[in-house]
Amino acid sequence: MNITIYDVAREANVSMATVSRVVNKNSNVKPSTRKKVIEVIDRMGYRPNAVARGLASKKTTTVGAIIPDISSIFYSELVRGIEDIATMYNYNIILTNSDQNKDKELQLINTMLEKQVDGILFMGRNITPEHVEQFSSASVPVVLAATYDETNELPSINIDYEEAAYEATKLLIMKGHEHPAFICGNEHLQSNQFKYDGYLRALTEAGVTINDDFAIREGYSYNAGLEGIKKLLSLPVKPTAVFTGSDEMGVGVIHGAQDLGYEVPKDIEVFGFNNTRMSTMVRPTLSTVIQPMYDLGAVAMRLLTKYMNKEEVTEANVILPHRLVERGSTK
Amino acid sequence: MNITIYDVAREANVSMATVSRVVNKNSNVKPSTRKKVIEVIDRMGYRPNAVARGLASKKTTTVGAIIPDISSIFYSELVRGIEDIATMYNYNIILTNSDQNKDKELQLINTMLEKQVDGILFMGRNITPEHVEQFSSASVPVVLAATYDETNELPSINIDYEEAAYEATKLLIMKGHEHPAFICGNEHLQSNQFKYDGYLRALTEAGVTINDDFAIREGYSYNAGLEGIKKLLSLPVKPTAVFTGSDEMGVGVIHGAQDLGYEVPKDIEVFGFNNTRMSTMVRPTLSTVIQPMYDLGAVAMRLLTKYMNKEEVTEANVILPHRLVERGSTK
DNA sequence: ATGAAAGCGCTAACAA
DNA sequence: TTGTTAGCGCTTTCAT
Repeated sequence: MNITIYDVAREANVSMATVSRVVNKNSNVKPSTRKKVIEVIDRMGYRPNAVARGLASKKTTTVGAIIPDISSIFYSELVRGIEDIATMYNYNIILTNSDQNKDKELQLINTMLEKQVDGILFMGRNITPEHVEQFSSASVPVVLAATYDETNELPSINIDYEEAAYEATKLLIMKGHEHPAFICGNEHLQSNQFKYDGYLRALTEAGVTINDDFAIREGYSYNAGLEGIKKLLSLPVKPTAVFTGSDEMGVGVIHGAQDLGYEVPKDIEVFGFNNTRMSTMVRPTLSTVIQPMYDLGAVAMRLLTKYMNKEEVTEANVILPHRLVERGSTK
Repeated sequence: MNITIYDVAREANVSMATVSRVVNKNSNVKPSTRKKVIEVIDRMGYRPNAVARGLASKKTTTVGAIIPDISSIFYSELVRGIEDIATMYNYNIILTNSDQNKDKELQLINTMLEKQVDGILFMGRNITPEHVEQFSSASVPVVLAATYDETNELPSINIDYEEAAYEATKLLIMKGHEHPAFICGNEHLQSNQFKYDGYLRALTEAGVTINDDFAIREGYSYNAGLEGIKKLLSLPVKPTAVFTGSDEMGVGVIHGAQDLGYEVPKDIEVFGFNNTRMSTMVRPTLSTVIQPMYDLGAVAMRLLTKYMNKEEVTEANVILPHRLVERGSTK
């Protein structure tokens, strides 16, 4: 049997209420009794039972994080941001992978709620009314990170993907490429759609006639980049620059082009997205859009603490800044 | 106020014990009452409170995972293995980062225990008697993954690092390199020490006189590889092959050599470790030791479930197989 | 400053 | 098959 608060109380000749007070650093305890109680706690090796505490106080100091896939370089960095801030505010994280599966997401939200988390951090492809309904079946605060909310009802942290893609494409155009190509996942992920929108806006603004063959909208991995560029370079009219939706695809494009005997950036310039560590671990190094992944997580967690403490929140939908870095894959 | 088991019982005209039975799929319930109760549960949207359940049953169906750093490609893959098996057995994971800091590790174990986890998965540099003491201050099972236990008391999942390093080095020697070089983190991480031991064994077995300049034993990142190879190639006698302790360092070595005008594998052959996704995302692709990261996590979690269910365990210290893959960075 | 006592929502004997 | 009841270990009024 474990030591309980009751054992400590008996041993210290005080009531359990007093022990509870010293454990919770309540100031209404005479210094001498506090000292005595602490001494007994240390001696007996008393460890408060957080479950009992949670039941009595209705606070568990744990928050649920639902993410698509922790093994992705993007989300693991983001989760690190979440974790660090959570630790800072004394929360623990229950982490679950959804694989972007809606049913799984809905079910995970339910599990989190059963476990009485104090708040939920959600990352996924996009929020539907069903998600919102599931969230509101309990009254815990929810914050979205890097996730699009078509219902526009939930607090969120994002960057402006459309604008970032616009800027990257425009940069390529200004470097003299009349019609950069585009390789990115499809519109099922809202951020991909935003990227495509930004890409199109830059093209349109430059008065270019859109060539649909130049937009490859499927896949998301290194291989998608590898194959995408091969497809593009087998076209009768070949692109001279490619903007990709992720660094991984960007690296794939660089290698795919090199495998075909092209030189980067001489024959073809490449621009990535995210600024993952990988972007500097390739030759030439990859120019890319800096997306502050760690900060996305950290700010989301910070925002969640505000809601959990019922602090006032001035801005519920935060857009974090992005910026472009030019490296070896562009001239 | 939330719906409780009591509300459901009243509404369904049964006792809370009966509701508890249907929720827990106890078979001692007449089908008709079961049906009635389920109907009420659905109608009222009853959601069992896992915290109360945990207090009463002394089981939380959550396990704690302590890892060095979730943003590392190695651990995030491993955690994915843990997560998948945990989900399969209906457990949730509380994830925390220790940054290999011993005090933090000890404190995290304590937090996990306070939260009454049913088991702990620990990953770290190495286990000391203090760790063991902290673990045994409660009676929850612990399993180590990819972690060395000098006390040799805890169940663990590992691969044979010494043997793997031996094989990789030997392969390089057999390819005609008299004295391959070695770049790897230092002995503070036990697996690094094992790698070094294996490297030395292959060298010794081949009757080579050890050249200490050829073993760089610091750092762990891409940059360490980059700088390590530059140092090696500035030596009066230069190595013609390098074995590194991680793929990231291996890729760094490839790029560092290329930056200096050397060709891989013509002038210098490179062998990595881990078989992370990165090893195929470089030109030439990296030959490496396949370490089954996902499996390390999955098997560790599976083993933990056995301990938690008090099933019999035949082998508490599991060594998973490794193997070498040759790719473009070796001839 | 301290204590008594009533829950928190559930499980698990034990009875019936 | 079902119900009664006593906790699980703690927080939190309310008294004192």
